Amino acid sequence: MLKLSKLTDYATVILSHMAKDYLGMYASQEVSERTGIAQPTVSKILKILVKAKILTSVRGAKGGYLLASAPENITVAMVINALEGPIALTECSLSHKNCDHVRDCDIQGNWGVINQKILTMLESVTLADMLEPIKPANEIRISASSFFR
Amino acid sequence: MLKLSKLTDYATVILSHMAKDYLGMYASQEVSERTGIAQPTVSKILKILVKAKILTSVRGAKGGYLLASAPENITVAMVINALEGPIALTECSLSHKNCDHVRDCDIQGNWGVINQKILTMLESVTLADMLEPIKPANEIRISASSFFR
DNA sequence: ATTAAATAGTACTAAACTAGTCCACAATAA
DNA sequence: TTATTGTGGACTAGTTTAGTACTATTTAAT
Repeated sequence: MLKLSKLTDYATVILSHMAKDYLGMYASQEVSERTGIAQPTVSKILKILVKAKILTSVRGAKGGYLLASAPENITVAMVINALEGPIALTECSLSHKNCDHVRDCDIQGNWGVINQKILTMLESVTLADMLEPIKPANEIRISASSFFR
Repeated sequence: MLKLSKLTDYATVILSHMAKDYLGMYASQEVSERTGIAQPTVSKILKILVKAKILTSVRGAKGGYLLASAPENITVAMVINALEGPIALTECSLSHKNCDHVRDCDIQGNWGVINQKILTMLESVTLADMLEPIKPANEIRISASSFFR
């Protein structure tokens, strides 16, 4: 299905909530209430985002989380990378070492090219972009995608 | 990790093998030997590809599998779709119905746009492209991807 | 100092998914 | 008729994911 994990999906929801007032501080409790995502899950995601330096945290009472940089500087690729690790469609895109048993594989390089294109695309979309209402033109292109039922 | 399943990876290896002589017929046994992928696994993948109309099959002795169309007309998107189902990064890209518990989700539409871009890209790469040696220019761009360690 | 509020880190469980295998059945060439 | 090859479905072991729980640490407020 080539899909993102639920946690990554949640992370973008959480971050776009926080990006609305990106200088403000948010407690995990509040984020949970505002997004409808269970508190322990929100907490887990926030911790991961701190470790990835996408958020910074303040401990103690009145503590919370805030964006480590402006929404324009946080890319979708960064978020995916934080929650799922490196973006690599195939093992080969990451390292060319482990192809023991597949003998006539002429195609790893090309997977690498495809992978790189996706990466570039995901790096070009920022949190700020995610907040903007979608363009009508794009909306039309979406519904035109009938190939994948 | 945003990765394809192993089976999808195998499928592209198998198909690119078959694409070298795309009018020829290939028994699963032979494909297994030539690719180094275990026979039952090859067999499973070939069956799936037939169901997706990417291959056609001939039963009985001297039977086998052949490409249902020229390598130029078989896209990477078709192969992924066959093995993993619809390409949809988030649930929302597929259907906007199930977002019950996430209240302030302003971003599904934008996921749809991203998804569509990836889809368009994957639809533009054919089996024929996968067989061609990669361009040196692309090779350089791959190794330049240091962001995702 | 004490308490309450908040994050940090880690471990755990249940459910879902994936890879891989196997077997009984159907079709066809020789 | 027999050997060869695909068809369809079921099954298992292993891995991954989502979600939860618990303890420790930090800090503001009193």
